[in-house]
This record gives sequence, C-alpha cells and structure tokens, in this order.
Amino acid sequence: MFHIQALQSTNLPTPPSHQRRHLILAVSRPPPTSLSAPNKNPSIQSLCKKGQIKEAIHLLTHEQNPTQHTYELLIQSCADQNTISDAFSVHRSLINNGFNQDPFLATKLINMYSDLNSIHHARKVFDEITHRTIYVWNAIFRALSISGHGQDVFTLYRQMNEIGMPNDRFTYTYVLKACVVSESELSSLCYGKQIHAHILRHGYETHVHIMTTLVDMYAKFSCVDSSSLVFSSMPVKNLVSWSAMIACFSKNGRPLEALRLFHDMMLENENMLPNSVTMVSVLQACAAVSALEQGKLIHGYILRKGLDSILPVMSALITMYARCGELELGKNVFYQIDKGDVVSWNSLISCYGVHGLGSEALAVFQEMVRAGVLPSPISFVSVLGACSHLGLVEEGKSLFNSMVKEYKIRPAEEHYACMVDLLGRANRLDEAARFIADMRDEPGPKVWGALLGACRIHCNVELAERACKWLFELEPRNAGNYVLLADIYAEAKMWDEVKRVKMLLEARGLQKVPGCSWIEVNRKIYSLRSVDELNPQMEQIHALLVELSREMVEKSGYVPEAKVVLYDLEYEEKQRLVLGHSEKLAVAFGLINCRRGETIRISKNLRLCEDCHSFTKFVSKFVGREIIVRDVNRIHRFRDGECSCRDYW
DNA sequence: ACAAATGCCT
Repeated sequence: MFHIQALQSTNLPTPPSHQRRHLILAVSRPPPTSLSAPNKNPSIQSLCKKGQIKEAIHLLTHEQNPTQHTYELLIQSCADQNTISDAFSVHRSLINNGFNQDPFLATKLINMYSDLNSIHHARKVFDEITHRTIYVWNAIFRALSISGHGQDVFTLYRQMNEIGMPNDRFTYTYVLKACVVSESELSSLCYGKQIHAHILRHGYETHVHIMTTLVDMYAKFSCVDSSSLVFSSMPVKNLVSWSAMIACFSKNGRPLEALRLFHDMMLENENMLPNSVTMVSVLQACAAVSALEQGKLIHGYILRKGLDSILPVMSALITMYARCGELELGKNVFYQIDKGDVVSWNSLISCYGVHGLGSEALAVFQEMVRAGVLPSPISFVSVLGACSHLGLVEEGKSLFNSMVKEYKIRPAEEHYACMVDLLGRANRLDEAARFIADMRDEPGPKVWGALLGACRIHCNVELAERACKWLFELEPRNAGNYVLLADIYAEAKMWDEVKRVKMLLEARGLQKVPGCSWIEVNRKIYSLRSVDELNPQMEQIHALLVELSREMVEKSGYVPEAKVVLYDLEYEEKQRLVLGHSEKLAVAFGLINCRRGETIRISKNLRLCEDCHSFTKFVSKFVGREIIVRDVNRIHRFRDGECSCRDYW
C-alpha cells in the first residue's frame, strides 16, 4: 500500500512537486474495490449524518481503509456544512488514498466546491481528472453556470463535442443556463439559439425539462415571442413549464398575457394546481396592471391553499397591494408574517417608497436593523431612493458610507446611480458629475442614465449631452435615452437639436416604447394605447376628453401644457397629441365605465407626463372622484384637485 | 449508484 503523508498546504489539495511522483504511482493504482461493507465505518457515517464533520474527519485520519462510500458521505457533509477548510482536508485524504482519479468522487467534489462557491477548486478537479465521464462534464457545466462563467462553458462544450463525447439531456439544461448568466449578452443569445438547434437535431423537442429551460432562456433575453413559440410547441407541459411562461410575460411588460395564460392553465388542466412560484408571478402581473380585485382573489386562493406561510408569496403580496395603491393592505400582510426575512422587509420599505413616504421608509429600514436583519444591497437601493425623494443628501451619503464600511457591501452600479440621482435631484449636478469622475468602478449606463434624468429635471443641456455621449455608446439601442435628450432640447426650445436626435433615433431603427395604460373594471382588465383602434369605445373616449378639456379650461382654469410633445408643431396639433396619451384615455374610459363613487385605478408603463398629471388633478376635482395612477415609479392619488405626490415625482 | 427546469425585494 502506498502511504503519502498528509499535505500541509491549507488551501490547495495539490501536493508539492517533490511528492508528485508518488501521486502518479497512486494514480496508476486501481481504486480500491469496496469489498468492505459500508458499515465497516459506521461512526464516520453517523457523524456525517449528524453534521459533525470535524469529528468525522478526525476519525478519518485513523481509518485504515476508507472506501469510496466513506468519501461520498464526507463530501456531501462538507457541502452541507459549508466549511471549505474541512472540504480541503477530505479532498487531501481522498488523494492520499488513491481516489483522485475516481470519476464518481470527482463529480461529487466538483458539486461540493460549486456549493461552497469555489469555482476555482471545482475547475481544478475537472482539469486534473483524465477519465471524464458524462457526469464529470455535466458537473463542471453546472458549476461554471452557477458561478456565472458562461464563456468557459461554451469553450468546454465545444471541446466536448470535438472529442466526440456525446451530450445527454442534462448537458443541454446546463449549457442553456450558461447562456443566461454569460458575461457578454449578445453573443450568448446566439449561443442559445445554436444550442436550441442542437437540441432539436438530437430529438429532444418533446423533453419537458429541456424545453422549459429554453422557454426561460429566451425569457431572460426578453425574446418573449421565442419563449412563446417554444412553449406552444411543447406536447407535454407541466406546472413548471406553465409557470416559466407566465413569469416570462410578467417580467417582460406583458402582464395581461401573463394573467390570460394563468387562466388558460386553470381551465385546461383541472388537476394542475398552481404552487407558490406560480402565484408569485401572477401577483407580479396583478401589480403591473394595478388589478386590485384580481389580486384580492389570488390572495384568497393563497389563504385557502395555505401558501401564506411562504415568504416569497407574502413579499409579492405586499408589493402587489402597494403598487395597487393600497398601502394599508400591504402593511397588514407584512404584520401577519411571523418572522420576516430581508426580502419581506425590503418589500415594506419599497411599499412606503412607491407612496412617496420617504421618512417612513427610512424608519422601517432602522427598525429592520434593530430587529437584527442584515440589510441587503437592495435594502440600500430602496433606502437611498427614499433619501433622494426627500432631498436628504447628507443622510444618503452617510448611508452609502455605512453600506461600504459597516456592512461590507461593495457598491453595485445601482448604488452609484442612486447617489447620482440623490445629488442630481437636489440640483447639485456638478457634485454628481464629480462623484462619477471619482468612482472606483467604470460608470455604466445606469449611472449616466441617472445623471441624464437629473439633467431633465433641471434642464441642463450641457451635462445632458455629456451623459448621452456615453449612453449612446453604452446602450445604443435604448430609445429612452434619445427621448430624454430630445425632451431636454425641447424644453430649451432647441428645435434643430430635437430634430437631429429624432433623426438619429430613426436612423438606428429605434422606436420609443409605446405608452400603455391599464385599468380594471368589474374584475376585467383593459389596456389602452394612443394608437388603439381596437377599443370600441374609442370615439366616446375622445369625445369625452375634448369636452372635459374644454370645460376645464373655461370653468376651472386648466392650462394644457403642450411642451411635453417633442415636435415643433402648431399648438393645436400638440394639444391633440397630448390628449391622446394613454393615461388620459384610461381616465376617460374609467369615467365612462366605473360605477359612480368607485375609485378609478390606473397603471401605466412609463413615467406620468406633466400634462397628464395636471389634467388628472383637474378631473378629480371637476367630476369629484378619486383617481389613483401608478406610473413606473410611484403612486399618484388624485383627490379634489390635489395629488398625493405634491407635484414632486 | 452520481446530476436538471419556474418565483419574492432594486
């Protein structure tokens, strides 16, 4: 028997060079056959099961003949206990006992290191094993995908095909995952499409797992129609497939289709009961369209099925109520939670955030810290947003510092963007620009976008141009940036520049995202767009708007603000275009169709424009109704000619 | 004998 003394190195299982010769000898020895029954070392086994990994390792050092099964248990235990130093001890011992070329254990080791977030060591195991079974290949694909090393997966996948190693059904799911997490977005979608072709060529087009992963892959690239095509082509769909497709619609700005699909699922499959994951996506769709009645029905279902003990469901409920304008209902859900996690706390913080209650959001953040819940990066995004809304520059700066110093959270681009927004909104644009210049990381599109947004508020043409120089480079296909710049030029009456930006937009084949508003009437949800010919009431809606507008100008002093339209058009023409904004259509639709006295609840996919804001204020007084509009950021509650945002949004 | 798909808070 070969005896190799235990290695001293603490972080690497690789032996020093003078021992390699022994190792090679060890390698050439066939792995010990497990003639010995597994219960030969019952104590290691039982210690592993109890999670006492340190004690198990101690016994291992005295064990004369550890078997493959012993190591399997030890490796699993290390992964469960999350102790990497113990993992190294086990790995070293395994090498010393001649198991380092055992593919079964290599698979286990790769998975273990992956679970311990140590992709480097997982890769080392893979590189050093010479006999790579399909399990070993799949394990490294899984590990690389989870750790975000998509490019490495593609490289290895190509190697695997070159040496003629056949893929199996597991390979495809991992490689598709790699596309989603990969570093460079565009090339990954190309890869995804290629893998899709491989999958069809190998006859997996009916495989539920693989097809569902494909649906999700396209969803993550916002290729909603591709997801939908794959989904429709599936001869067999299970709950996960349906949930993936519903989530795809919810996450990609098509909430109505998410809700429709959910209802189709329930109708077509009597025995397919939605689970908590399905419910979360459906709640997100309700939130997106402010479908309060639908949301309440779902809430009832959740209670009946006992899904109200599941934190993600509760967090989604809180958000749904808040985004529908029902702060109190959202709070109630939060206080029904037994023991919340950081996500449910974040939900409550953002609950106050969308209602523009910055001080309350800050207070909840402090309460969360006092309750001993560690704030997450997202907690800071929310709370910095609150500071920005309140104009609390110093408070925001100190929170940012404590995030880095106290909580050791490395600022992500979102956090930098929050700071730029904070400074920019407070009309400290120069300081914001200096903050960007002093950043430790390369400023990305979110940061420049925040600066551009602030420039719009304060009409700073020069700085806006500087931000756009970067933005047009970093995300040339984001139409929103062009529109914002054109808005700023229009505000400054620089019509030639407005035209120039418009032409640039067209030359690049881009269109601004069309405005869309949603409204729920009698538990049915309607969407309205300015170019909508489908709504049978469109003529009635237009007539009402013209009449309202005229009467409010005469009787209550409403002044239409046509400046929000980019083009250098005649005033009358601008008026006509502005009256066609989707939220005004929705207001009129609500006035026509909602019961008297009922609150009109509208949601919109973009930011509320100034004229619509002013118009809705006047309408609320003129017709004596409460109107709640949620735009991308926040709630506007219009009552008696006033808005809850106090004209600051 | 080993391995897979959907979701909460920005």
